[in-house]
Amino acid sequence: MTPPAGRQAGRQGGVTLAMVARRAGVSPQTVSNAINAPELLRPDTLERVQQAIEAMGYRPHRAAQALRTRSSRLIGYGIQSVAVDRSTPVMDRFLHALTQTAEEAGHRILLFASPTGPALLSAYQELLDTYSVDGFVLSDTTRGDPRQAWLEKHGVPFAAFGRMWTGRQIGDFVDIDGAAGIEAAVDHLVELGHTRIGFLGWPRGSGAGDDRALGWKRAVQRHGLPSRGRRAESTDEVAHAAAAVEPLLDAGMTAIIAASDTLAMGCYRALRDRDLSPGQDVSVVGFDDSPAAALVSPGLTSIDQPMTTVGRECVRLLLARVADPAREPEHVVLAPTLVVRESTVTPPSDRLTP
Amino acid sequence: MTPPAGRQAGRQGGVTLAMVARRAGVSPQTVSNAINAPELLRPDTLERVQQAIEAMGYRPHRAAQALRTRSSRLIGYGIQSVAVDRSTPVMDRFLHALTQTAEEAGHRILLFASPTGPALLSAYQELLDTYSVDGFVLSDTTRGDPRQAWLEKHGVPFAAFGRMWTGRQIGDFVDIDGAAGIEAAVDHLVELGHTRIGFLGWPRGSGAGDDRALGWKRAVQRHGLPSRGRRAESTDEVAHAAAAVEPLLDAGMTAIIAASDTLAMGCYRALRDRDLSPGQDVSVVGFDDSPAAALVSPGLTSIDQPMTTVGRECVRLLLARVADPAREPEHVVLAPTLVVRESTVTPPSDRLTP
DNA sequence: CTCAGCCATTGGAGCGTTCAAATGAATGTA
DNA sequence: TACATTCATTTGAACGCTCCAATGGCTGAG
Repeated sequence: MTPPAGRQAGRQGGVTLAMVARRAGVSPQTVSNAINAPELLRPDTLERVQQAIEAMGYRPHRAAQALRTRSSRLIGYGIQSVAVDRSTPVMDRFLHALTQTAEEAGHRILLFASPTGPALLSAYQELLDTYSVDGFVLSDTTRGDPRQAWLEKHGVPFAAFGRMWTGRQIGDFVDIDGAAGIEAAVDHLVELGHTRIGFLGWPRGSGAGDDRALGWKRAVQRHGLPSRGRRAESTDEVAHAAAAVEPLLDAGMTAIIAASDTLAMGCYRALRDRDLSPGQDVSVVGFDDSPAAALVSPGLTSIDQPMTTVGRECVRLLLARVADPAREPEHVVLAPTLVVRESTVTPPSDRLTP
Repeated sequence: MTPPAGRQAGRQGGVTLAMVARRAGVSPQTVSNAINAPELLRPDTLERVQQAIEAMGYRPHRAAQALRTRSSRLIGYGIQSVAVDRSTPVMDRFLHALTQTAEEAGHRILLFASPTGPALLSAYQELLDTYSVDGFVLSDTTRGDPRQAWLEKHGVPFAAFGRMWTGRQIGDFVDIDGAAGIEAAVDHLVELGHTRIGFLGWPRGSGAGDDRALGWKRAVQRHGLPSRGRRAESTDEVAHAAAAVEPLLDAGMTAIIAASDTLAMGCYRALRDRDLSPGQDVSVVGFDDSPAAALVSPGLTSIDQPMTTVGRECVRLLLARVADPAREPEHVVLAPTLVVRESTVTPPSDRLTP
């Protein structure tokens, strides 16, 4: 395994197809075929060409390929301009999976700052025009997000992380079954002996948030537990959450399921303000399994979203569509898993007194 | 402000230089000049060409430009293959700043999975060969990191986030004055009345970690406070940190400064295990100002690294070097800022009893 | 022995841009 | 009037690759 000889790593350098062809004693086109359609070559020719490629450390020049084929093997991904802190803590895992998977398929991720407002779509337009990206991965999709419709209308392949919560589905998407995650949390709490389980969610209107609330409602009803008036709402800030959870605590809930880890931290705060201990006095469950969940004490039981799988699937769906624009849209819904830590225990009343 | 007419957003489409030229009644080269060297054109011609460009929604095709000029206006950034959780929580701000700043300068960020081990450098090589990236931004630099030397040797522009802690500096870098941040934390604690301030750091050997420890030592000595034997070490895990901080608590420290927020969370845990309250009984300071710092209760006083500025500066340094490969290396060291929350208060002994 | 049919390989053109050099018009100078 | 000088613009080629159509050698059928 010696490093390719005759290869200058420097800025200009450039072993071209033609150079390899000369060395292998074939035409440039044959070298091209050796790479893109090896089955066309006679075995011995293929062998000879491959050796020349190896020996010279040849690598096709993407710009030239892109110019000719109009495909850059680039996948565009727009990161939010203003940090929407909602699910940020786990997005790096997503981005990493995107990069990794794309790479394994010979593609790369091109980042751009996804603007807000009217400039949004023109940013996608620009990437198509200038970099001829093969497609896009969307995330942080919102209700009434204009991107899917625009991309479909223009025949641009894309895969979204997040289903459309309104109207018909457009295109391929990967999403997480938030409702199922919350249901699993309710089951876990019921198993521990809880019968008064409250839910602290986001204000109505966000697709994912409403889905999580629905999961809670379904599960408590399935267990024959009270659900009316046991739901609080708060934006994603600790202080607001702490205030919003008050009525639930007043109502004697022994466990709170929050729609995010941030909201769960609000529960922690509210409990401490009442001189109660999270876990010990009232069980708490979060959502996201962000790094903070493992850090706090008591460790926060939380619902882990399989972000790595989500990223991988997004790339898979996207590349499948690039390969076959006419294929049926594919929807992947993944189940999250409950990560149990110290914040969920048997309710005080069930415990044996020492 | 009507949208450009005659422009098909679709996949194939493509207003070319030649089309614009025909419409404006000039040669393609003149259109090229209108964009790249407008001072060469007569004002009236320039005006005419610009109108044609605008009207047709023309955008230069990067692949063609790259083929001709050998510059893709792409900046490579390798994200860690295995998540090094050390500073991950704040890296998204860095990446965002990178993207934003690059974009303002007409460049884009190309992601790749930075491998570990021997394959590391060949990944950089590949990006040069195939995508002809203009340069790289490095992060998570380690002691004896081979990348800087390799890139310099091959004349590839780069800017690193993190100085080299060993041997001579190679190339441009941006870094954070960790020692100064810790010193500010010590000053803050002294001002509150603390005299026994311990330090919980990482094992010796990491450049940034040792720098932070040095800042603590310098500051406590400057204030004439004891420093011997008041330093604990731990890898970046909560459980380890909780164990490592024990001797400091046994020694009667009234405040602990940790080299990371994760370590600080370990302090929280150790304190709670002793039925003590963070802040109330022992003040705690973290480093990073990760999202978790604001979430926990009591809120963790932490040292905020100006990641947005770091990212912006990295791009600035890189592009300056691309423009002038011969310029003197530039080093930017930024001061972090202390974000005071509820975890740092006057020590118990100084407080008036109710 | 000829020729259709097949296979592996080659030649030529062109993707959209910019570089280097050439053109032609307008101006200034002898 | 002739000729050098400047300026604005054009011409032709080339970057590295792949598409498309064409070539020539070989096989087997008539």
